[in-house]
Amino acid sequence: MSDPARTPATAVRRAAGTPRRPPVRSADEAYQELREAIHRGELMPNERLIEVELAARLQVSRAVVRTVLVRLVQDGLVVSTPNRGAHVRLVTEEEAVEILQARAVLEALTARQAALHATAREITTIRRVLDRMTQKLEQDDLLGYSEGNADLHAAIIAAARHETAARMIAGLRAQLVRFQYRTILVPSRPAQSLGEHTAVVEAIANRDPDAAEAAMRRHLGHVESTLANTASAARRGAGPSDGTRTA
Amino acid sequence: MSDPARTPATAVRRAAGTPRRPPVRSADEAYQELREAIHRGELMPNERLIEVELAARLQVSRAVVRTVLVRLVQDGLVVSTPNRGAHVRLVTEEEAVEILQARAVLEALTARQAALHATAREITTIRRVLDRMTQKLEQDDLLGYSEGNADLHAAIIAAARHETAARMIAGLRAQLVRFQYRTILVPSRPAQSLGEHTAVVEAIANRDPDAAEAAMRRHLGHVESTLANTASAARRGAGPSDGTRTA
DNA sequence: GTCAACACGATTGTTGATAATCTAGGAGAC
DNA sequence: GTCTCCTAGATTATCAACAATCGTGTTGAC
Repeated sequence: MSDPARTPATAVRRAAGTPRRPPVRSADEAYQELREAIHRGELMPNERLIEVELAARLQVSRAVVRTVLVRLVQDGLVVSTPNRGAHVRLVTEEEAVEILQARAVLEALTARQAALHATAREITTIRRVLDRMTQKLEQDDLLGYSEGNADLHAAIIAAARHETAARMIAGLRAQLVRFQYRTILVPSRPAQSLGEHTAVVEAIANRDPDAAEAAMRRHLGHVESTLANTASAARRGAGPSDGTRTA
Repeated sequence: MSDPARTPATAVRRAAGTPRRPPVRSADEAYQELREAIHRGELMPNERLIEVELAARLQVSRAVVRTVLVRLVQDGLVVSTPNRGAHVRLVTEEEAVEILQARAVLEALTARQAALHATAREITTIRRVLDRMTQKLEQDDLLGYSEGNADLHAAIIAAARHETAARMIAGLRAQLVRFQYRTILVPSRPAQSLGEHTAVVEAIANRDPDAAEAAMRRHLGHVESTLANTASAARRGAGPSDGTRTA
């Protein structure tokens, strides 16, 4: 049944405990990898995704690439036309606004649920994250502030215990990573943003779901209008701004 | 490679514009078919989905089945554990409530957008659907009322011109078809429902986005509490109610 | 009698090859 | 010179076979 002295590919079997990079990538790893490659901008929008190239790049079979592409299509990061292959989806500014609007109502829902269901421990965590954001802002550490921003939203979502909303928000965020660093660069934004976040946290701590929801919607509504402004400004000015990466 | 004498490839003539249906089932058709099979309840929750069986049933290859399953997993209708296969996802009552909550805020967003962007023609259409629902209710035609209900929500979503929200709502609705006919069976529900719908339509016609959003949230909030009540009641009473199909 | 190790059957994951389809480039007619 | 038809290359979609993995039933020891 088994001829062990064949197929040199099997020589690189599982190295279970060793933390070295895996010689052959799994399907799920390939998915993560390609997803992050799109986020990093290594694959430009409207660029064709040729299956054999991706297979060589990710060191997996073409069937795996195909599976990964299906998942990315369902995520909205890739579009696929029959018999003509897949390409990276270009998220227009109008679409970014739509995504942000959808995110706003869903995150407002999580803020409401957090106000209803958060434990005392979770509220403490949320407060701590907010304090850290305040410090970062006083130090003019915009990058640190941005990270704290993401942490705060994540902490609120965790406290909400709303799997459905959490999953959808994650999917939406994945679609507009390219835009997420624009708003923070607007000079007056961070200070305003901190006030909005503080209102959300206070409402959650006070167990006031209506106020928490309203505060979160106000916050993301401001992000939306800021994005719309910078987008229309960027349209008049220079081209696409890929230089606003995080590192 | 090819013999230049006579190539049967010339028999292939392009039928560019004609949308002919292929005699063998394509991947996309198989996806639709399996999806509807789950909705019809032919595949029970927690039932294992064995690839070869599905391949035989849908008359496609196993590779196609695999692609279809990936899409269904991403849709949230199927869960897949590595090396252990896929099975139909069981949507618990708590999850149904979550889904309805998410749908509520998203549909409220579409109601708001519809109030902002709907054309006069679209408002006329929406009004007509509402009138038809009123008639159906006077005739005690609950099934017709339910269909009108779906039509009304669809018309509002179309008028909103919000692709992102529309896509997400469609995904959410697909996950709880099994629950959607429960609420209409509660005696006092339809009359109350009609009033809620009327409020939504009036707000849209009046170009009042805040009122439209609030009315839609009120409506779906009531659906949610009704569902929660019938769910807890059903838990005490009989088992799962699959007999409430649309026929 | 109970528990653990083992082997078998069933099912999934992967690979390579084959057929169907689309895009691009060139030959020929007008 | 330009347009149309056709051929060739490239790419996707599908299929059938192979390898790896998991669950289950059985055997054996204590």
